[in-house]
Amino acid sequence: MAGYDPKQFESKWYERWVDSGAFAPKAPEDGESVFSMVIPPPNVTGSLHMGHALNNTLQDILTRYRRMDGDAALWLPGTDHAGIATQNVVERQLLAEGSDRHELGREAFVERTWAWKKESGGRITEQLRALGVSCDWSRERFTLDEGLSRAVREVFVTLYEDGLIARNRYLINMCPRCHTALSDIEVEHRDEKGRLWHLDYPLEDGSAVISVATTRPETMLGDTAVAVHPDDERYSSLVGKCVILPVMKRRIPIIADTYVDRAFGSGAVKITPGHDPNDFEIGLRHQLPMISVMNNDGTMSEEAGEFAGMTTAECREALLRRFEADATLTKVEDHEHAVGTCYRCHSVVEPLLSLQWFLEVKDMAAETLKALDEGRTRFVPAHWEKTYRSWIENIRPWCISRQLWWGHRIPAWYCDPCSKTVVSREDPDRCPDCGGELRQDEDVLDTWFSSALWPFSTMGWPEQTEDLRRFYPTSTLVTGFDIIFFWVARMMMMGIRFMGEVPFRDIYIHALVRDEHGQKMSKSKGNVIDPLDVVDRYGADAFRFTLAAFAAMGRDVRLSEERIGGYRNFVNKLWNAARFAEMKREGAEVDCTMPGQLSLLPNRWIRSRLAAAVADTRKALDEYRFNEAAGRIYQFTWHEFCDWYIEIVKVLMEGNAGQQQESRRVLTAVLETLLRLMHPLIPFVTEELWQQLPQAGRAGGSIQNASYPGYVESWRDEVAEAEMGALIELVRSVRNIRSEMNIPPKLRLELYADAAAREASALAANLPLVERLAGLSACHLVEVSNPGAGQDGGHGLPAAVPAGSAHGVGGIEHWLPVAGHVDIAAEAERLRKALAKLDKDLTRVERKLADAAFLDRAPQQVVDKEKRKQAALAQERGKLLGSLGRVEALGAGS
RNA sequence: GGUCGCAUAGCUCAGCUUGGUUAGAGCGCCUGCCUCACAUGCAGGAGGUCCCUGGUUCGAGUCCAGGUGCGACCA
Repeated sequence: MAGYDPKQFESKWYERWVDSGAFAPKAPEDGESVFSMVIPPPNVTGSLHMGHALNNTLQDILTRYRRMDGDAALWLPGTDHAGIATQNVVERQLLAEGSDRHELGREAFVERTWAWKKESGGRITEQLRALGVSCDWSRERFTLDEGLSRAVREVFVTLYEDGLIARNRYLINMCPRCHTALSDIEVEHRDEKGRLWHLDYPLEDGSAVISVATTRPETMLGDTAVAVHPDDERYSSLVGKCVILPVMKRRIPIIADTYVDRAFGSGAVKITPGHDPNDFEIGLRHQLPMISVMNNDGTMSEEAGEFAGMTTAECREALLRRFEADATLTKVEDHEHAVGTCYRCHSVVEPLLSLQWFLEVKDMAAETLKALDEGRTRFVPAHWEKTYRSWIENIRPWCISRQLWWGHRIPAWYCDPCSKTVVSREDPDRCPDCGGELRQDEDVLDTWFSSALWPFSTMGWPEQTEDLRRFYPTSTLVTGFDIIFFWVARMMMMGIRFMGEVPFRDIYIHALVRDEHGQKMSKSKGNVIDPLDVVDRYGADAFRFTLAAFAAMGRDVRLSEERIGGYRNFVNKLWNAARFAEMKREGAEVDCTMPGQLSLLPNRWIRSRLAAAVADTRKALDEYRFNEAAGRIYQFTWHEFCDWYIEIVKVLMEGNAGQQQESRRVLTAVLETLLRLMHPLIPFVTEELWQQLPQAGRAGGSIQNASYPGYVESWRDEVAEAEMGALIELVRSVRNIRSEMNIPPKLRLELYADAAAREASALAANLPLVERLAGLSACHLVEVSNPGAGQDGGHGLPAAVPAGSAHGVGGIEHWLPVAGHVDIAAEAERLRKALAKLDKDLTRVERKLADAAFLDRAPQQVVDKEKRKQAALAQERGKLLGSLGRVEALGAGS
C-alpha cells in the first residue's frame, strides 16, 4: 500500500458508487424507517462556493449516517432556474453579439436560454460530485421541468380560485437594471451617505411656509400631502390647510399622522405615496391620490410634467438648480440613510406603483406558526424560531410577478374586448364570455414561488406518487439562515396548504462560511477560497472533515487553509494506521469481527474506548453536533488508537501466538469499526481502506451499505480503563522525568514502582509493555516501607530504591534511578515545581472543606469528593516532600 | 431605532442547555528525537484576570441584570 494520495481513489469510488445505484433509497418495505431530505437547489447559473460545500457536506453526513443505520434514505438533488440570474447570463451573451432579447423575440430567447441551460447549467451539480455527495441523481429535478411546472400551475390556479392571488396596483420595488419588480425581501438595505435637502412649501393663503426635508428631491413631483404629528403644537393650527406644491403648483393638504417623527428635521414631512413604502401606507390611511412620476426604467414619467423623460438623477439636478434660484431650497445637510438595492445586481431600487400579481400570505403564514407551536416542525438551533416568528408576524403580501421571460409564465389571459381575466390549468383558446381573442400575461412568476413547492413538486405532486407517500414530510432541511424568509418560510406555507403537512420535521440552520478573519468571502475582497481548489490540493475527505469540525452550532465557520492542512494530516494518520494494521495482518487469516472474550488488558481497553467513541459520535450526529462528532472521532483515532494502542500492539505482537492472534484480530476489528464510524464524514478514504480489509469487501460490497456501528454495552470495561489509565499515567510520568532532566532518549533506565498500589497487579501483568513504552531496562515492584507516614516530612525511600532517584507520584508511585545522569539541582527544581502546583490545588480544596456553609449545604457526594481529593493530594504532597528532602540532602552533600 | 448573537491561550474556536474534576482542542511557539505505520511524524513543555460591574448561590467561565466592544438581521 502506497502513501496517502486522495487523487488515487476519490473519483474512482464516486463513479462506482453512482454506477452501483447505492445512492437511491432501498426498496420499500412494511414498517420501514425513512430518512429524507431535499437539497436546497442551487442556482442553475451557480458555481460551487464554500456555502454550498458546507451545506452539502452536512447533508451528506446525515444521509450517509442514516442510510448506514438502516433507514430508507432519500436525498433528492436538483437546481432552480434562477429567473433573473439566468436571464442576465443570456442577455450578456446577446449584448456581446450586438443583439438583445427584444430583437430576438420571446420565443427564441427562451429557446436560447434552454440551450444555455443544457450546455452549461449542470456545472454546479458536477462540482458537487467532487465532494462525494450521495444524493440520488436518478431523481434530479429542475424547477422548470415539466412536472414541476405543472405543480406551479396547479398551485397558482388554486390560490387564484381561493382568492389569495390577485392582480393589484400597488407600491413595489422596481429594479431599474433588471427591469423587474422585486418582492420586499429581495431588496437589501444598505446605509449610504447622502444629503438631506430642506424645501419650503408655501401655504395656500401665503401666510407662511412649511419646511420639509427629503433625501430624494425628485419625488416631490409626486407629493400629495404634507404630514405632521397630531400632537405637534408647532403645526396644530395648520392641519387641514393646504400648501401649494412648488413646480407642479398642485394644492395638497397638511395632514396629521402619528407616523411622523417630530424630532426629525422640521417635524413636517412631504408625502409621496407613489414612491415610498411608508408614504404609501399613509396615503392609504388618508385616501390620498397616488401619483407615479417615474417609469419602470428609472426615467421620469408623463406625470413629471416638464421633467418627463429625464433620468431620476437628471431630474434631481434640474430641480435643485431651480430651487436654489427661487430660494425654495433653504438648507442642505449630509445625511446617512438606508437605500434599497436589488439583491441580484445591487442597483438602487425605485419604489413605485405598478400593476402586479400578489399572493396574500397572512393566513398561510399563521398556519406555519401553528405547526411550530404544536412541535410538528422545529428549528435547530432553536433560537432561529424567534427570527422566523418576528418576520412571519409582520408579513405582507408577496409580489410574485416578474417582468422576465425566463420562468413560469403566469397562467392568466386577458380579453381586451370584454376585460375578462381567465386563469386556468389548461391554456384557453378564446374568451369564455365573449369569444374574443385572449392575450396571455407577459410576466413570469418569482423563482421562489416554484422553489416554495420544492419538497413536494420534486416528488411528483400533484400526482399521488409512492415517493410522496414514503418521503413526505422530509426528515430534515439543512440550509443557511440567509434564506429562512426567502425559502424556508414559503415552503412551510405551501407545504401545509397543499400537502396538509409541514415539509420537514427539523430545520437545521447552519452558519456562513467566512475567511479566517471573520470576513465574508467575496470576489471583491479577494479572500475567496475555491472549494474545488481545496479538494484538488487536500482531498475531499480532509475538506469535509474540516467543514464538519468547524460547523459548531450557531457560529460562523471561519475557514483557513492551515486547518484544512491539519485535517489532511489527520486523514494521512488514519491511512498510515491502516497501513500498519495491514502489515501486522500479513500472512495471517484474520477475522474482522470483535471477539466477545478478550484476555489482554490493552485489547479490553481499546474495545471499551471504541464503544465510548461510538456512543458519543452517534449522540453528536443525532443532535446535529457535527463538530462534536468530528472532534470525538479525531480524539479517538489519533490520541487513543494511534498514540497508544498501535504502539502497544507492537509489543503485544512479540508475545505468544495466542496473544498475537487476539491482538491482530482486535486491531483489525477496531479499525474496521472505526472506518464505518467515520465514513459519513470522510467517505472516500474509509471506502478505500475498508476494501483492503479481509472479508469486508467481498461480493462487491461497499462500506456505505455496511451498518453503522452500534453501541455495545458489553464492550465497556471500567476495570480495564482504570488499569490502562494507571499504566498510561505511569509511562507519561517516566517520559516527563526523562525530558525534564535531559536524559538521553536511548538510555534505558530501571524503574521501581510501589507494589501496593491499586493498579500494581496490572503493572505486574504488563511489565514488558510498560518497559517498552517508557524506555526501561527493567521494572521492579517494591514494598514501600511506611506509606502515608509523612504528612510533614514524607515517607522514606524504600530500601530497594537507589539514592538519587527521581520520584513520581500520582497513580502508581515510582522511582527512576538517574544518579549520574542528572544534576541534583534540576531534580530539586522539578520537584519544587510539582509541589507548588499541588499546593495550589490543595489549598483550594482545604479552603472549601473549612467552609461550614459548604459542608452544610453542598450535596454529600460533592463534599465526599472534595474530601477524597484532599486525602489524595495530601498524600502526594507527603511523597514529594520526602523526595525533595532527600534530593536537597544529596545536593548539600555533593 | 428594534431584535438576535458573540466576547475563554499568540491565532481560530469548543465547553455554558443540566453551576461542583486540575477550563480543553487545532494551529503557532519552545526543547529533544529521522524509534522499522506516518517528519503530513514522535515525545515533552510553556502559555488563561474565561470582557467589565453587580446579583443569585455553600459554590459562577457556566445562571440573572446592567455596562463596554464587535457582528448580523430587520426598520
